[in-house]
Amino acid sequence: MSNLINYEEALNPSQYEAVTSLDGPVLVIAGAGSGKTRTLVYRVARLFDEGVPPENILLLTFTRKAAGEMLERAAGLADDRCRHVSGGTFHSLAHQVLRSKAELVGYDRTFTILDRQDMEEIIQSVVQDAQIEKKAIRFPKRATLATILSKAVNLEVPIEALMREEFVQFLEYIPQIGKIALAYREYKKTNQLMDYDDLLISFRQLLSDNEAVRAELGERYRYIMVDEYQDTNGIQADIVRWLSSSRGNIMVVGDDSQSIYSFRGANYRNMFEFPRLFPGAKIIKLEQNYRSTQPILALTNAIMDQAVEKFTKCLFTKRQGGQKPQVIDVKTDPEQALFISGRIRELLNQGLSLKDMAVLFRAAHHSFELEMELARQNIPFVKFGGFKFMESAHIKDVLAHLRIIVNRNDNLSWGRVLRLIQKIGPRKSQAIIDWMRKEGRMPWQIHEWTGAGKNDEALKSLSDLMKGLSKENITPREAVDLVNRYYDPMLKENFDNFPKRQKDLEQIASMAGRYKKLRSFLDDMVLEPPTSNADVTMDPGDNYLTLSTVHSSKGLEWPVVFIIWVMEGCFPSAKSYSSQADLEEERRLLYVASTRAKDSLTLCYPGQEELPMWQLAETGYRNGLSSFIKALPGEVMEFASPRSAFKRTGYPFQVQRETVNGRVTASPFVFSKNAVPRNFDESMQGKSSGLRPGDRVRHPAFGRGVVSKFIDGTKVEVLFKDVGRKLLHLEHTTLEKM
DNA sequence: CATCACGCTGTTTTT
DNA sequence: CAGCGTGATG
Repeated sequence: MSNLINYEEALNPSQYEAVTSLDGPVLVIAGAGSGKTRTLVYRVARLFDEGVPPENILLLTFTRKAAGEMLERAAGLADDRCRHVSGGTFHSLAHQVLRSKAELVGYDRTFTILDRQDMEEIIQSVVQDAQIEKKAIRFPKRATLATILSKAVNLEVPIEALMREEFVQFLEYIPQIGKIALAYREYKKTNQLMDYDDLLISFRQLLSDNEAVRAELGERYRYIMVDEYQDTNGIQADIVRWLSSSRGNIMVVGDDSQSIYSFRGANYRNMFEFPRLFPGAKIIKLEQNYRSTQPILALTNAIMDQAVEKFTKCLFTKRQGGQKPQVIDVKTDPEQALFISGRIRELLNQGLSLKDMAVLFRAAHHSFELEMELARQNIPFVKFGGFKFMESAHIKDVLAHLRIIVNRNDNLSWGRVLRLIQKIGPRKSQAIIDWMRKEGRMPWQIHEWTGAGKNDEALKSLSDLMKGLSKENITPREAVDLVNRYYDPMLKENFDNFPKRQKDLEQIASMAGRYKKLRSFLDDMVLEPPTSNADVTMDPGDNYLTLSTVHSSKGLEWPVVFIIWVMEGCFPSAKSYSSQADLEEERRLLYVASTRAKDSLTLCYPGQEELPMWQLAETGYRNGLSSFIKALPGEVMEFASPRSAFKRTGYPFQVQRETVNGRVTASPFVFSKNAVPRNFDESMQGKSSGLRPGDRVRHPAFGRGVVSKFIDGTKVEVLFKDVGRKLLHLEHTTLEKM
């Protein structure tokens, strides 16, 4: 085999050491932009060069996208066969193994995987069935219950201990929640269901209880690499230990400064436990940064300098020069949207491309106002994070029909499917499900049910659908098409914006076309769903701006990065940020966001918009950058107000609004084909702003105004006194009725 | 029994 | 605003 790669030339000394340390345990502490991915890619290539068959290499990554991209690069570097390296997330590996060995942990191989929504639905039904005494009104919502149960599992602590730590407001319900947890576990067991946590727990149990399985996997995965190790939790760390127990060739790579998943039990201390658990581990630090200019690194280093608990070092770079990062105190959301979109236009005029820019933020809704402004200005963008395509109602509806075929006892899906039918609600659907189970009927016999208020025609056509779907050798594509045809009338009945949703369903059909087996299609839709609308609607050549939550931005980089930073000072209750640990995580989050930037970094601080108006009124306007931004030394960044920033660039935002749109007449709901901001169709559908012409309103940026025209339930035109012109606006989050 | 209007509450990130 | 519970209506 020809060895064409000159490793020493391609890598710096630390990287080279990591790439060539093939045997035994290795811990790589890799700062942001230090060529971590490059190192892993070259290590795969190196192993390959040394004659290790790709199937014997396992690459565990934290996000599903990362693995594929890495293997792609390794293939380009060494050999196409690198694509055969086993790679994926902990969950996907667990799933893959359990599909063939589930009976060893007391499950059937046909188990169904639950996503978060499914989990919450089951919890809700459990709460109802168990006649839990809710006493006061403040019983936790199903989402909170799910969080409590899941976190207790992931942190491996009893529910009571977790609640004393983090959910003090619900302490009085400890007995009830314990009961719910038990019933939930019971329900999953009897219905052959596994949630995300069960996948990990069962996989670990399989490994710990089963010498033969351990041996088999140990033989199969002789070299194991784990990326983003700082984001693993205790269970995942155990899995790593068991997997590598026979050969001991394990490399973990991580950066404690980038640990931002504590909410799901991640513990960056895992990294520093590693040498203890794997005696003789070699420790390698990658500190040279190849991504950002020195002024940007000065900022990121300064952020981490403040951290109370830190283990890694200072990043350095040879990329001198470049501008200082800017901190813009934008005061309000609308002002911020105008500032960022204006800056983007300016950069476009300078010859940059939209692909070179990204806007990052902590929570999906922090970009809403910006998304509307981008849509008005016809700037195409794609958003990563937040809203999940797969979780929209119409998609779950269609998939539910298919899940029944794969698992006839999937009561959750049965319920969803039946409730779609007119005159069938919770009670009747449950009655039908009970009857089916008791009588042992097949899905296509559903029309034989004879209960009160029976809808003959609807049940017959459902039964026909089930008959069609049960056909031997039906392809996933055919199955989706069949369901789509059946579902179409309901889609039109239930959703005003059905044309868009029809397109979504066509996308689902074409995605199904890439699978041979219905079950693997459905599993992937839960475990590896598309990350954003880009994955389903964009052409690879399209040029668009990236919007992303910080969490979804890991491992990516852009020449120009804007950060929307809504700070803890904005929360009046601020319970969540009261603890040192939470503040530390916020710091690491800002660090991750900042280190995505290569050349230009702009931090925007929208002061007050985080608060609903009624809360603003109670608490008053809270301005000021959060404590840890304030504490950064002045020499690492430049402060500016949006007004002065615009003045310097000759782009005052008032004029822009006038010249670009004159009177803003474009509806915020008319989006370019690529830009489909999340939730607008969902949240606006059938709702009304309640505003009528003549109503007085207040807008945070534009002051007081009067509604001049009613457009529809969600859109009104407003005449603002101070601004002196009309503006189209919507929703109570920005318009306060006076 | 299904559906609808109304009122209340309120952190967020993902496999 | 959304999601949820409640009480009224069909």
